[in-house]
Amino acid sequence: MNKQPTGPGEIGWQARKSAATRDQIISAAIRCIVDLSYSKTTMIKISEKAGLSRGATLHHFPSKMDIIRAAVEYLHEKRIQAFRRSIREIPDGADMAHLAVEAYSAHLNHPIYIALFELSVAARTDNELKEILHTAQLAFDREWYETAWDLFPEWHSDRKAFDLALNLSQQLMEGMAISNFTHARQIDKKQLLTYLEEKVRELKP
Amino acid sequence: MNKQPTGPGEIGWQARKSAATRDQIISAAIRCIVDLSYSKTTMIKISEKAGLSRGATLHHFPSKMDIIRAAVEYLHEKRIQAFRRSIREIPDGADMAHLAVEAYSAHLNHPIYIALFELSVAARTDNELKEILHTAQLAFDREWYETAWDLFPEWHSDRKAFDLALNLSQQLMEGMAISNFTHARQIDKKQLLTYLEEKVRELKP
DNA sequence: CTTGTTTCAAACAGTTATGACTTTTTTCCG
DNA sequence: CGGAAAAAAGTCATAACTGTTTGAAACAAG
Repeated sequence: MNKQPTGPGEIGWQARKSAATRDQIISAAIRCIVDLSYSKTTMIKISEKAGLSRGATLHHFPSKMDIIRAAVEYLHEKRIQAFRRSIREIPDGADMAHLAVEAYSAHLNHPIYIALFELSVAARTDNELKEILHTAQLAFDREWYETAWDLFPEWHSDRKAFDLALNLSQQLMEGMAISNFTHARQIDKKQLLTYLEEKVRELKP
Repeated sequence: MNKQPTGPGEIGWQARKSAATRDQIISAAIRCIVDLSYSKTTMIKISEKAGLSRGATLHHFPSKMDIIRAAVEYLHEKRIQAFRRSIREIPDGADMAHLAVEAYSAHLNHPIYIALFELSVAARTDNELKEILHTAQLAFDREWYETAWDLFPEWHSDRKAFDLALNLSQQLMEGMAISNFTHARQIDKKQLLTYLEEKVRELKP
């Protein structure tokens, strides 16, 4: 990779390569989860996608669960980052309801969400995974709620209405995202989202 | 089981026993899917739950997929039956919105729905399973829509509003059911359901 | 009583995953 | 340049699952 000798005082010795392959492994694991499902994600498949041998992968992560653990951390970090970015980009004075709905809608079709959903479903019947997810999930939920609260100061006069609007949006949109593959019948998403935006505006104090 | 000699004209010779063990196997398979997840459902586990040997199970169903196929058929049949029964029980002149919401809510916490959900998620990355589910799912969705249409004649003047109310209810409630295990934060379900009922009443022509 | 069919049990071969262990290659630094 | 240490590759034992095959009961019918 980088053949320059470690400069004086430089922290990074070439464990940067190690960090880089670690990231490769985590990224490969997430792609496996999205493409193959959690249960079909094996060390072999991860190694193949990462372009490494099994031994190399096992050198960085002693067991499969260690990879999953790292992947969950990575996913939640990225998810919060993406959430913050998407709402920071909303211009002042814009149609907040519409843009916020749009933003969360886009998020729900992103691989990050799909991977986390796949893991959440698998966790229903896997206690070890459930425990790994629980901490990160709790942190995300709190972060999500507080970021939204800060973002919409005009709701501060009515916390109940705020909770209702937030929950309504979240639950409905997640239901819609998931129904993509739990239902054969195609629904009119646009109609539903427009209606949702309307109701959110109505709820605003 | 029944040692009486096959009576004259009687259809059922002791293939009734066969049918009974077939049902046992299907039931055991569904319990496995709910308790262990689709991917951890193996012939061995199914046989154990059914109280049979692997050979016996394999005699009735040549392969695992044949069991799954039968289970999917069984689940959709039961689901439609349960749906029809629950709405037939709604008394005339009652608060339809409330009772219908209540009924679908109950359904979403029933093992039948959990099993189908588990299978639907697994089907995302399993083409064989996807194909098995697709037909039955299509039939259920149509049945569901038409039963609802027949049940609420007062909406017949406005099909658009009907679709909106139906989709809103379905997507929101499914989102809520699923968020039980995808979110750590507990939401106020009662508030959301009450709001939903109110909106459904508003939409009624 | 015997013959053939249906139900169930058990043993077997083939495949695939995991994780421990060993060996080779690469990289760093004196 | 040369040795130490980390990274990567390869090997192995073990375990689990699938589906085939073989064998043994139960039972109806000739």
